[in-house]
Amino acid sequence: MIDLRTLRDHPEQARDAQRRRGLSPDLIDEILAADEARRASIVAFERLRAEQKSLGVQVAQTQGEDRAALLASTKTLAQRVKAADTVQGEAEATFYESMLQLPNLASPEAPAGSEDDFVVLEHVGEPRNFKADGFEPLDHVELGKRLGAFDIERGAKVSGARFYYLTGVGAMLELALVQMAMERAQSSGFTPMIPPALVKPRAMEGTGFLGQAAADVYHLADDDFYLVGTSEVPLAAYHSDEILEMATLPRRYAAFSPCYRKEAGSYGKDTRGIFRVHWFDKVELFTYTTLEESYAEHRRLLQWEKEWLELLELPFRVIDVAAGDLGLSAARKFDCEAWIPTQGKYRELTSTSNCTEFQARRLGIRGRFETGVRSLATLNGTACAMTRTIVALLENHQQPDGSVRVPAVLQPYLQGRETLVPIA
RNA sequence: GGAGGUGUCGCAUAGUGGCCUAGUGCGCCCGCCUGCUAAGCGGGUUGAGGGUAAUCCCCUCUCGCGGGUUCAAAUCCCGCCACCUCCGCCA
Repeated sequence: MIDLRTLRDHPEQARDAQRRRGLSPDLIDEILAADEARRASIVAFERLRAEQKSLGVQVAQTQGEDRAALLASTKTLAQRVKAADTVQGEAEATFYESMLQLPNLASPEAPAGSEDDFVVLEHVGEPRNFKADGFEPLDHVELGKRLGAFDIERGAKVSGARFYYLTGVGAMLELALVQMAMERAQSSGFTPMIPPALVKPRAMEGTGFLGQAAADVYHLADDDFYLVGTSEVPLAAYHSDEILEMATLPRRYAAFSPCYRKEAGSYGKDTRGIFRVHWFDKVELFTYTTLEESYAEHRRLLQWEKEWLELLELPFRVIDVAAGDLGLSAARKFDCEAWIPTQGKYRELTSTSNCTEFQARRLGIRGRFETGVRSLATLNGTACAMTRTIVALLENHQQPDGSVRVPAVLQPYLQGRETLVPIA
């Protein structure tokens, strides 16, 4: 949710932000009208309620016939109060509903346009030249098969398309990545967390995943639980309806959790292997801070992610995601895309968003400062998404004999192994 | 899943239909007093929203949440949620 004051005072700015996302600016005017109606209904209700209260005091202090007369007049007043209350409730609901539809104001610095209008900020590392190395790279599916790292056929048998088992060295590789990411996050000041992956509607709504992204979300209708697509959800909701003391900011968390995504609308895309799946595990970084600090924090999260990919010795590029591809809650987003040799493309491995005050407003996350209580800002960033990282590691570090080199930093987490070798 | 109990201001408690604009104690903040500290004295201390451009002022809402009864609800009724105790089940 964005700041109402900003919306009232600078509607043109909000309309522009909508256009930059490729959305209609009409919603802004709809919201402003709903806000007018809401405030009028509040004034009407409060006036009647004050009248009712003072009459009530008189009733309590009066006896006999006078009291009976007062009761009669106050009775009709009660009906008017009730009617005004209903009107107000409806006006608030209409207003809130329209507010919920409005995405965060895209940062003026975010490139305008849709998915393809991103701006490449930099390249780190060079895509490997397999010709020079004298062999054709195998894709991760073939490599995984030879290493016994995962089992896609049985994943499909048991759970369906886009499911898999990590097996043997694949399972160990995930645990190694989790352990390494968590340790690194902790030493960078993030508190390790293992949050619930099933959440109530409030958490999902508050983080902005029930808007345009709702089609991608698994819902347990019997119990009204949602399966989270990222631990950003339980981490953001962690401090919902809380007021955090200024001295305790920023608060940084790193969570390991499974992620569930329907991947609706991606039929036929990335169907091979474990690149795009309905479930994967991820370590996610999350920060609560002030709006003023959020911009610097966003850069810090990006820096953390870049260093992570460098430690894994993966070539990648950093993109500044276009306004139309930000999702509901982000004002700005940077993705790190690793080079995938057999696809000949850079593909998203990490993503970091500054949600400014958008999620915090919806979830009632505030801070107490000298100047009073106000909304905080929330940011999130991928520390390590397991399946995609495994894909990138296998493909980039493969050797002619089908073995895979383990980056030095990861070796201590894999019993010191320097290479992963094909099973017999 | 079943039975019972509890839910009031940061904490502890009072309040069982209207003088509740929720009292008191502790803690905390400001001031006074005071060699220093403590004590003592005085004042303040939930959050949201509206009137307003406003940190002043006024008003409304807020006693776990949502409904209902009533002229009037912290208080009575219903539903839900959380926590505690016990039973069942389970990793």
